[in-house]
Parts: sequence; C-alpha cells; structure tokens
Amino acid sequence: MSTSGQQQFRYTQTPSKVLHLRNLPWDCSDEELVELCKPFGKIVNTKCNVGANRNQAFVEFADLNQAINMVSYYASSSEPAQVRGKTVYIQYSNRNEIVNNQSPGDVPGNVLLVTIEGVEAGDVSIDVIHLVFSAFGFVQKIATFEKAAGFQALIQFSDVGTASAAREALDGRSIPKYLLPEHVNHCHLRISYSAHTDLNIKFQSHRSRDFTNPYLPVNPTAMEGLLQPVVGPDGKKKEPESNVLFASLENMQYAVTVDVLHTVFSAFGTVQKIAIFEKNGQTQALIQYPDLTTAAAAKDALEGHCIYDGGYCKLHLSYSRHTDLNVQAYSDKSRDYTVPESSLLAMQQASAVHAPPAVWHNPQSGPAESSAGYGAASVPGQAPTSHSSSWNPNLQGGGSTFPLAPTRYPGHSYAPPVPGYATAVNPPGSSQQINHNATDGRPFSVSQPFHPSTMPPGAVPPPGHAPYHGY
DNA sequence: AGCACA
Repeated sequence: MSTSGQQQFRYTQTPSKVLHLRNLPWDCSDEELVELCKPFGKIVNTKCNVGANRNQAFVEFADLNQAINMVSYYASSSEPAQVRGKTVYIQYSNRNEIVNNQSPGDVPGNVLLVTIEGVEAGDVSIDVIHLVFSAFGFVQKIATFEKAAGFQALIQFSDVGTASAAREALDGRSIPKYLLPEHVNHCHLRISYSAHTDLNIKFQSHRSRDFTNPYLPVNPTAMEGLLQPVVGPDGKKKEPESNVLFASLENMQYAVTVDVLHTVFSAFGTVQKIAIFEKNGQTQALIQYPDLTTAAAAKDALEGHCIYDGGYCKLHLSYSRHTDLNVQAYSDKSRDYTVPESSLLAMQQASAVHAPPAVWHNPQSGPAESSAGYGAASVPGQAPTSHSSSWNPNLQGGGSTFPLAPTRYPGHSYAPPVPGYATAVNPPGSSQQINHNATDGRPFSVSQPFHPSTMPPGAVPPPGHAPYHGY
C-alpha cells in the first residue's frame, strides 16, 4: 500500500496491453495512433486527445506481448517514437483495458434521444413515434421538442436492453413513408442515448406522453395550437376538431357495448371516457381521447367502417362539440377510464363478487368479447409490399404480425369472435380503402399497437407490456 | 512529459 501512490511514476510498472502515450499533438487522431502502433500488433481500441492539454492517448493491443514489443522496441531504439515530428513517450498504462472510448451519447441507457431529420415538428406525431418504437418493447414515455438540431424526441423504455435494441435497429433508418405526410421525402432517425433515466412528463399533450399514467391531466395550453382551424393536405378547411368523437352507429345487428367501443377506439390511444345513448332509434356514442391528434387518427381510420363483418354496426364519425364528457364512471352505457385506479379496482372487485363480470368476459355476446381486439393488434396488412427495405422487424419476411400481440388469454381460451372483427383499419395518413370483405373471421388489424394504458381493468396485457395497475 | 471516463 505504501508504494501504490508512486508506482505510476516508476519504470517498473507491470506490463499492460494498454499503453499510455504522452506528448502527442493536441489534435492527434485515432488514425495517427494506429499508424504508430500497428507495426507491433493489433490495436483493438484507442483513446486520444486525453488530458487537459489533449496531448495524451491510450492504445490497447489485442495481446499483451504486442504491447511489450512496442515498449521494448522504443526502449532500445535510437529513433524515438514520433507523431508529426514530436517525440512520443510510451509507457504501460496502469489499467488493463481502455474502459470507455464512448462519447456521452454512446453510453447506453433506457432513454433514447432521437433526432428526426428532414421534418418539422408537425409532420411526425407522437403516435407515429410511439408506433415505430413500440416494435421493440413497451414505450413508457415520449417527450418531443424542437431544437437547433431539428425535431427531437426522448423515448423512454423500461430497460437498457430494449432501448439499445431499438437504437441498433433504427439508427440511420427512416420512418416508413406511409406513416408520414406526403410532402415528407426523407426522414432519417439519428439515435443516441440520453443521460436521462426517467422523463418527467407533466401533461399528456401533442408534445409529450406518459403511457404509464393514463390519468395524467391533459395540458390545456398544450392543446391550444391544435384547436386552431386545421387545413388539410388538400388545402380544404376541416370541420372544427375535438378530442371527443361523436359516433353514430348504423345497422345495429349486434349489441355494441362500452367495452367493444373501448377495444376498437383504444387502438389509437388512450380512451378517457365513453358514453353510449339512443337518439331517434339510433345508437350514438361519444368517445373522448386526451388529445385531438389521437381523435383525428381514430376518426380517419375508422370512419365509415364496420365494427363487425357483414356491414353490421357501421361507424359514422364526426367531432363532438364536447371536449370533456361528464359520464358515470362505471355504468352499462358509460365508462370513465380516468377515475382513480383505486375506485376502479374497488368497482371491479365488487362486480366480481356480486355479479358475473359480464362486461369484461362476456361469453354470450360473441362480438362483444372484450379481449378480441387485443389479439388483433398488428402492423397494417399492407406493410409487406409497401416498404421492402423495411427496418421494422414486424414487417420483415412478409409477416405483419405485431410482436406484442398476445396469443393467449389466461382465464379463458381465445376464440375468434363471432362474427369477428373483420374491419381492416388503415395506418394513419393512409388514403387507401379499408378492406370490407375480409371474411376469414380474424380479428381486425389496427394501425397502432394497443397501448397497455388503455386496457380495461382485468384485461391481460400483451407480453412485454407492463399492466398500468401498479404505476 | 507522468494515466481518461462517468
């Protein structure tokens, strides 16, 4: 112990495959280091521009003997080691490997910093970002912002492994064109790691989202920009938008329950509230989302389509004048998913004890099978042909099944609903027609992965998704 | 000219 503090200044250091080089040019490059050292062996790592004067460096050889060769050579050479004419002093490092040759953005973490090049903030919605990154695991939080570097997003995964998988797969790639507005030509992702581990999302808004906390309040000021009249890509003014959709249902061959609507509309984001009512013999419903963007995506994708195959329960969607529904938290015809979790759980338990939990596990109503939609979460069926150079693991090999889609439902076996969700829903931004003719009884395809935060109490989260209960 | 990085 008495010599440890001095050992580094002695010539008797123990050999290491890492060499410490001094008196280098302040702007010495890795290439110059390699040029100097490679005659003696294989260099596996370097770190240059070290120290206050940036004139030191480390070089790591693959093998200890190679480092010894270099030190021995220059110890007895008449010509000193040189870089650009400067004598370079070489010693064994007191470490056995170069421990960190990474810039901060390369230090792995569970939060990714994504720069989306070639777009403006309005071109890529949080939902698109969420869809893209959800391919790799549960996305906990997203915050977007505009900086000099461009449009950026912080994307929080639950763990480093998932984040690095997403980075590996997506860095330098592009968001598929079909997820972007038509005027966007290129959209490269530059991904590094953020130093953050847990983003502090204050509100659900068009700029930020916390998928672990569906009850987070919606920021009214964050919504203001979206409440302006919107001009569509075709230049036409759209009707006043709202975060609440008004649905009128045609051809009500089957009962449409709150849970069915929840399943269908949750494909696009957190559904906050639902109310069903009858007017002039027609079934109507109001579906509340936290934001306009989500409502618009749902409206665009679902308008004119049928909940059930065969033209039954056809949806006509428009924007409601309401922005915040006042509904009974838990009734036959309405649901408030924003009421505190404890209340929901209490109600759920009460219903489990005193009555069959028909709303969650409804065996009779076939099409009302609440879990049906969860088996259906998939990347759009058009995917395999629409982007052959796909980066998305879901879209490769012609398969279009979303990896997070569950295949089993503990507690009851999954059977395709009768008559089954057969409505294929287009991805946001797509102008293609929806396939009305699917008759294979498979659950419908949705353009978004199901958000775990939108699952009804008692539902089983898809594998890899944490249930929101407990957050 | 004498040991980095978080």
